[in-house]
Amino acid sequence: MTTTAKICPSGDERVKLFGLLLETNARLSRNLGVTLEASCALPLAWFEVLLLLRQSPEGHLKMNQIADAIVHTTGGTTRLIDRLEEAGFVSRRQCPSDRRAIHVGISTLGDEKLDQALNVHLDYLEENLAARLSEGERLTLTDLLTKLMATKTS
Amino acid sequence: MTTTAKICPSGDERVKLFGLLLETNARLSRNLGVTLEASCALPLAWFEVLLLLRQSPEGHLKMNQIADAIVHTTGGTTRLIDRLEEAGFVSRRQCPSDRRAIHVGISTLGDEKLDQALNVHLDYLEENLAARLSEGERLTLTDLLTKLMATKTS
DNA sequence: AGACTATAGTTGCCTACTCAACTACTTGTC
DNA sequence: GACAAGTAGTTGAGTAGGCAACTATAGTCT
Repeated sequence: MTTTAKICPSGDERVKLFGLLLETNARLSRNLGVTLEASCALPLAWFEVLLLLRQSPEGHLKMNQIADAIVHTTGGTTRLIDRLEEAGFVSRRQCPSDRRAIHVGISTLGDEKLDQALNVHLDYLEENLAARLSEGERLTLTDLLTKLMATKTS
Repeated sequence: MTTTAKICPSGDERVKLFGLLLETNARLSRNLGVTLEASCALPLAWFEVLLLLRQSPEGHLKMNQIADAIVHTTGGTTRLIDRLEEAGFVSRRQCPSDRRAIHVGISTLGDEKLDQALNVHLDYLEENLAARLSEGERLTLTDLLTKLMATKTS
């Protein structure tokens, strides 16, 4: 009762898991993106950058750190930061110790925007994450994803 | 020793989990995309569609089903299928019961390409998924993600 | 010091997407 | 059976991001 050999791999448990991972993420980001856009006029990518900057211990990051964290190329990141800077949410400053590098810091305006967006985001998470996964499950998920990311080669 | 109030939400466990989810996925897709592109000259989006078509019970799907599954707009999907069709991997046919609808089916060429890509994908999964997560962990992860996607509102 | 390699960031060109407006068909209502 | 409302897919215009080539600075080796 085997369907032809080539059918098998597409039904593989790991293939399915991977597909699920892709889909989950696509839906979550799309949804959050739409929500943020609608309520704060803030593109998801902007939100990611602002959040990242706030979380950074020194309050600023270099272009390549941002690029890596949001998984964009440095070229794409340059343009993204251009737009954020033009909107007044971040600012570029020369890095004192390396003249090639640039420090991107969040501005007061960006800070306010982020607060606003975080409120929306928290509501969103409450509705879409906390409502579906218990705290234990969330911890497990965090753990599993962390393992998946190990070595960042993934 | 609280830093100002506004710092808190950005450190929220759920915010972090969400960020991790975004990042994990971005890295995984980017990596697989590069791998597939390099070894099969097959863009990730094309792979997704081909896989989807093979997994579909009737061997074909309507445009809007594809759009939904890969989380694109119907506009974007039209163009994506245009390219796949031009490459000879899929074909459009009139749906007999609804003259607005179109059935997209995989071609022989597409089938072969998919086999080739699946080999690469399986190696990739072996290296990046199976090596990091035990079977039990993979099952748990599948379970959690499924819960997250429940109702598809997520 | 001088030369070679590596790294940080920007830019031009291109592709793939979104959004909104459109056409064509279907379904429901009277 | 005709008209309104909804649904499937396509198209034009706009945008964000990738790639590869470039500039400028840093580090390394002799």
